[in-house]
Amino acid sequence: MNELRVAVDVVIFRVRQGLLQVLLVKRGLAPFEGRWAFPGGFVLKDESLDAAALRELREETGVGDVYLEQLYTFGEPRRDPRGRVISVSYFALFSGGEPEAKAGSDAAEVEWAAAYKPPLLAFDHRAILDYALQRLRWKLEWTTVGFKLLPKKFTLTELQKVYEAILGRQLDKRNFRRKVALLGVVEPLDEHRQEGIQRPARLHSFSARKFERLKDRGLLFPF
Amino acid sequence: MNELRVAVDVVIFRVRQGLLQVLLVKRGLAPFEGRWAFPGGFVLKDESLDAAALRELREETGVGDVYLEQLYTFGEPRRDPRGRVISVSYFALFSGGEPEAKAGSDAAEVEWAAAYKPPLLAFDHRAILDYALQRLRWKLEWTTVGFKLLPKKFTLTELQKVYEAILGRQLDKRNFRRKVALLGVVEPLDEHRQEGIQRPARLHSFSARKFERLKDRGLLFPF
DNA sequence: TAGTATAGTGTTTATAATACACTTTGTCAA
DNA sequence: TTGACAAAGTGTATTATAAACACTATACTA
Repeated sequence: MNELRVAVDVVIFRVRQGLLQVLLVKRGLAPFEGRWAFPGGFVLKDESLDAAALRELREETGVGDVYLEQLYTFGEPRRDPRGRVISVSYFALFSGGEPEAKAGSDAAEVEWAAAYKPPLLAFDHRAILDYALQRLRWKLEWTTVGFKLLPKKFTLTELQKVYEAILGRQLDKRNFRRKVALLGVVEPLDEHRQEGIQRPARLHSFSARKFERLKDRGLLFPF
Repeated sequence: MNELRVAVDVVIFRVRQGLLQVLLVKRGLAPFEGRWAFPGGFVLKDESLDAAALRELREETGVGDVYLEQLYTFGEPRRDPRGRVISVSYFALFSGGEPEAKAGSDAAEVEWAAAYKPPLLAFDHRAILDYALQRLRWKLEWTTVGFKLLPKKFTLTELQKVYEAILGRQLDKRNFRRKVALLGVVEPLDEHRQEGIQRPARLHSFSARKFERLKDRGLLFPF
């Protein structure tokens, strides 16, 4: 066994019922047995960091097909009681497509927890969560990652709820819709969806075509 | 020797004569002997990543007292021909204070190169440089890191030259000064400095006091 | 066919960004 | 001493973007 090991930890978010959630796994082994932690594990010898993150996410939770990007590398000498472990953390977004996350191969307990009110976490995972939340808020306002938290077809109200859940404040419906339209990255479809007893909402899809131009001049999504 | 090692590499920038420069070290050993690379080296057993970055910077270049932040972790299995080496890269800014960077303890050749026209680099260091440049441009526009590239006392023209060197375009003097003043983070001093034969320029200093308020609402430095 | 609950839509005002040119001032040389 | 030099320093008008704000439309249900 090496004296210095490298692990990956994945912070994956979704929005459900207007609430921002994060996926946690209950630890079955010491240290921190019984506490919640992010899905993760050691990097294999011939595996890239991205591949390791994706593999761990699949193995422990059954979640695939997500947006994934590297977050930060946590390397304090005593962050893991078992010895020197450097953790490359990842940031992921679950599109809310149908396949629900569930216990993976090692049958650990898996749960979507309220990201802004998480339970007590193992290791330095609370610091990792805070950093991921910061990154999420930032990316939401300045890029189009918001769409990664929705299925291919969505209503504008659903999109607005994603923004509100993450930013933690209400947005004005008219201003929101005007800016989305101005950005030119959503296309209205000829389909509608009925949620309650009231008027059905038009479905939309994301189209990055026009966005390419915009990326040059900085980025944008100023809500 | 472990099969998996962790290194740090530091990309440190400065601005001289209106030119953005990056610090490079000429490799004295294989692999990539004779090529230029960033200062860096392996992380010690009981050392945090930040500490390792700072130590390597000092050892190889004599540069201390810099702004330092983690950039990205590069971990492709074959990025280093010697075996599996994961590199945690760092991003640093040199304030242009007087102590010139020079060869450090191991007497390697050290040089400030044009950041936008670097020589051929070792390993995947060109990719790291591109990423660091992106981060630098972004931070310059949205935070106050620009001031980290200047000594405590500076003229507004010097500050503007820092922005122009990094953004790669000319800025309007009046608009630039208005925005700096509006941000409220520079204080005019009762000192002047003469550069050529013409009217001397007033010196200014950076004051983060008022900036604290601003950080809440996002950040800002929109030039 | 009246009630319900969300969908959907414009205008006005305030703030921020951009474009643009002349006067000031300390030195140096004639 | 004074005129040339070269960068320092300063203001306004226009355009674009952001924010505040309230009513009508519609599909279903009872």
